[in-house]
Amino acid sequence: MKLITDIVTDILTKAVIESFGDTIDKNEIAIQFTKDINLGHLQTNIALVSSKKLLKNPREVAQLIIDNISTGEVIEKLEIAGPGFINFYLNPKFISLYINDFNPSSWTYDLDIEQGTTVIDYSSPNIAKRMHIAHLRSTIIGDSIKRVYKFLKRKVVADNHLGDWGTQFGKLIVGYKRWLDKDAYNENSLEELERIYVKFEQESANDETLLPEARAELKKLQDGDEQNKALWQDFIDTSIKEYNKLYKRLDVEFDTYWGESYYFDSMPLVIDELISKNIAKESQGALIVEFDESENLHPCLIRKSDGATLYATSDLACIKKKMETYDLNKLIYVTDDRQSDHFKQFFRVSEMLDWNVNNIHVSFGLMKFADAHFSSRKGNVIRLETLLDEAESRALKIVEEKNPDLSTEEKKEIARVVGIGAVKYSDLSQNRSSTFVFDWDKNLSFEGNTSPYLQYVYARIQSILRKADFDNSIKQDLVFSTEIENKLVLQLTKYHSIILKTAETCKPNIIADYIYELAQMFNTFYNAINIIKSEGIEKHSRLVLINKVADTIKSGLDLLGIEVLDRM
RNA sequence: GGGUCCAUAGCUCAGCUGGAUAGAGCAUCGCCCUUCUAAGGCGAGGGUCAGAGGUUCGAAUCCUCUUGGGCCUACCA
Repeated sequence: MKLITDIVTDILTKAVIESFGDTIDKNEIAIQFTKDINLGHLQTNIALVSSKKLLKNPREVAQLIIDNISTGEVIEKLEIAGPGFINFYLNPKFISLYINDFNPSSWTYDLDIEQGTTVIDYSSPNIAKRMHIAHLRSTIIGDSIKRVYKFLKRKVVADNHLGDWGTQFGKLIVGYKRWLDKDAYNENSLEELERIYVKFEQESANDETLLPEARAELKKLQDGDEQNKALWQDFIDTSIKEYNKLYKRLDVEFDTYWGESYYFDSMPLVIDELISKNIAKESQGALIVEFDESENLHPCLIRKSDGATLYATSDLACIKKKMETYDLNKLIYVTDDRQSDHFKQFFRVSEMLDWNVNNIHVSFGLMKFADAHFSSRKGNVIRLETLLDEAESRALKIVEEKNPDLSTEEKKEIARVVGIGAVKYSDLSQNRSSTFVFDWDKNLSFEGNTSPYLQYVYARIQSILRKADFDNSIKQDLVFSTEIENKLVLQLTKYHSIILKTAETCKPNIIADYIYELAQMFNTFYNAINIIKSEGIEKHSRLVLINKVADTIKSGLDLLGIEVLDRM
């Protein structure tokens, strides 16, 4: 099976070679979908790009290429347009066959076979803190990338790189020993741990002895002190238990929960390697790696002057461990963009060590309120659980308005799917590099460009298919006569290219944009033409078409981690 | 100071590896449920793509500078 763009590119390439031999670089030959169906299905600008080299005007070049393309099975007609674009109109017969065979949810192309394993590191909350809405981005962007990779049949491992080895443990242990309320801890351990952490931050502002004390407790922990280690393990166990409740609601799953501590044993090995390869050196008592001035990077701190290790050390150890564990090709880290420099630093160090791995930082803009940043220290955070509860309860209210006759059970299920979907979609539909301004009404909206809109289209189509007694197994030629149907068809043919592009860029909003456009087109179609009242081949074609539209919406939403409903 | 990301409609944002007339949602105004689910559709108004240069047949997109923001700036992660 081949992508439509590849089929047409092959035809074009052959014609270009016949016309101009190897004067034109094959890599320059590209096909793209047109913006407007009145300009054909696909277009190329090859004549414009190469006219200078050929010393001919672009329209003349286009004509020479067209002369070597025979119309028929695939191409119905060709046109030269504007300054020298070549527009391709696909043969309706070819489209009919293509749509009949089109299965959005399966990837049957033998291109893009990435060798080796990709590990995606995402979510990665800090132990002993409840997750708040800022954790949402990493969690669902990472999950979506994982789904896209799986779709493309790549080997992928989802890793939750828990923050279980930072300075917060020094602070927590101090807080635990000084201020812990045992009853509160038994009742709601994470909430109590959060309380003593916040208390530590407040107290240490006035008490200068607290911070050194926390550092000392951390050191004791890192040196294997029994009591501190037991406390630490307890913090981790309770935390993971709580996180898993939220992951389940979000339908997010991990293959491994390798926190920073998992790499503890590898860290000295990394340090040895850095020293023996003369990459790291001592500076002011610490061990650092310096970079060339042109890199515009600060030195990477490997070991502190007190001997303790740092973030970069554990991240390097993490790469090492993963190279040992997997046939590793790529590591994807999904974190906010404040950490960009840190990633550049240890990626560079990994290169200096000649480690053969493709490190990618998938960064995203911070989530904030219109007028303030979130900060657990300030205490102005919205907990993830609160957000999900609110989403479901708002959705339930609307289901009760729109569909009072459904059973309580079904209404609850619809509210769950719609509510969680709305939360995820409002995030994933935005380009991840933008700062995300959180607003209750905007993020929990159920109208316009939202997941409920898409789910609604899906449910509408299911309703039509039920009423029309659509039989999916009947195969006959399809005929699409109206412009809107042809737009829908063209949109469907783009789907698998869109997924490939999403994988290349790690930008789930590309899929979101695409399905939204598809859904909009369907609604236009739906309002203009009564499908059930159509007849004969026209009716069958339309039912096949909307069935494929529904499957595509379902598949696309699935890649965003969003469910669909047969009724809502 | 250095680095980095950003600036698109009243608001929130797509579009950015250069392509034809810059899009959507919200908000505002008008219309469409005796018709397959109105969480919908159709239409209207709304733009110096921050500004100035440059590259190009072609620039919101690439380069340079300016202005205004966010973030980072070795012993946190």
